[in-house]
Amino acid sequence: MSTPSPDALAELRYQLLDWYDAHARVLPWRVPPLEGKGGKRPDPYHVWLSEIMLQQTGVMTVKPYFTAFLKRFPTVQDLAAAPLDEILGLWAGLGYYARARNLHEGAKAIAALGGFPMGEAGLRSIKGIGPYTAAAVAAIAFDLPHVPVDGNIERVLSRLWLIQAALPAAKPIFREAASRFEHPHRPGDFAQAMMDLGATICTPRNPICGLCPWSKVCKAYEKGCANDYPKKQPKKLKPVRYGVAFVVLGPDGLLVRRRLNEGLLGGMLEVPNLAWRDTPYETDACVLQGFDPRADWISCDSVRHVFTHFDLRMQVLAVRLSEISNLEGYHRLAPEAVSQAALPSLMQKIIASGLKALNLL
DNA sequence: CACCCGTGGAG
DNA sequence: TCTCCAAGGGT
Repeated sequence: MSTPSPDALAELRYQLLDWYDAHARVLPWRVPPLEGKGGKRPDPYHVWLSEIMLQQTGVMTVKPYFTAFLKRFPTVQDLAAAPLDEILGLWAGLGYYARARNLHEGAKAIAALGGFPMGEAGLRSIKGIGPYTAAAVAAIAFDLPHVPVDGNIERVLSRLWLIQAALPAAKPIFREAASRFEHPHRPGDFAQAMMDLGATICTPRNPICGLCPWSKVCKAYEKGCANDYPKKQPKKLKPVRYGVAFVVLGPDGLLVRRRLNEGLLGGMLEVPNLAWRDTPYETDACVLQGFDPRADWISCDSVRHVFTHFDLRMQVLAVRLSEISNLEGYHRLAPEAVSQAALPSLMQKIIASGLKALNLL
C-alpha cells in the first residue's frame, strides 16, 4: 500500500467523525459524541471495565454483565475490596476467566495508586491491559492521541487499503497503518468511530458498503472483494476430549470444589469429574472417582462443550444420597445457589443435565 | 512466535 | 451440524 498524503488522511478522519456524530451506537459505558465535543469524558473505571469485558466478546453479551458489575461495584475501590469469589460469580458465563482474576488484581493496583494512570505506559503496567486496551483507555477515557488496533480496525484498514498480509502474524503492519491516523483532534471519538464502523457497516461478512462514509475511497469496495479481507492464516483443527462428571446431591447440596487459580477455568467451581483425555471412558467411572458403584447412579444426557482449542464430550452421572461422607477438598452448594455461583457454563450445563435426570428441573 | 484461554450468536 | 468469530492478553 502506498502512503496516503496528510490531506487525504485528514479528509478520511473528518468523514468518519461526521458519520460517527450521526450514527454512534448508544452504549452503557460510552459518552455520546456531542457531549464528548463539549468536553465530557467517560469514567475511566467504566471504560476499563468495558474494554476488559469486550476482549474477544460481543457487545450484546457484555451489556448485562457490565450493568451487573457496576451495580455491585460502583467504583474501582469497591471492586478492589471485593472477594475474588464474588467477582468470579458475577463473571461466570463470560469466559476467559483470567480476565476476572486480572481485573481484581488491577483494581487493587489502581486503588493503591489512588486512581487510574493517565498515560499508555502506566496503563500497560496493569495486569490484563495489553497494547490494545492501553491505547483504547488512553484515547477514550483521557482523549490522548492513540489509535487502538482491534479486530474491527484491522478489518476496516485491510479493506480500505487492500492490505495483503495475513493475520495474526501481520499485527505490526496493521499497527503501523493505524498509527497514520494518530491526531490530537477527538482521538477518543475517532477510535470508537473506527470500531463502530467495523461492527455495524464494515462487518466480517456482507458489509453494508452503501452506507459507508469511506466507500468512495475503499480499495476493496472498488474491486468488489471486501469479503476476502482481512487475509488470515489457516487455523488448526481442534481435537476431541472426553470426561465424566458427577452430579452428587446430598441433603446439604451439590458436591463442588474450587479449581486452581490458573489455567483452564482457573478459580472457578466444578463438580467432581474425571481427568479429560483423548479417548472415551467406558465403565466403572464412579469407581475411578472413588464413589460407591452400588448407589443409584443415573446416566444423564451427555454434555458437549466447545473450548477455544478443543471439543469436550462429558458423560454425566447423577445420584441422590441421604448422606455424603467428607470428601477432601469438596464442599456443598445448595441447588438454589447454583445460578449465582462461580460456575462456568460447562458446569452449569452438567448440573442442569444431572438435576433434570433427578427430576429436580 | 506458538500456544493457551470461553462462550453464544450468526449464517 | 458446522464454521466463523467478538473491543486480546499472558506465557
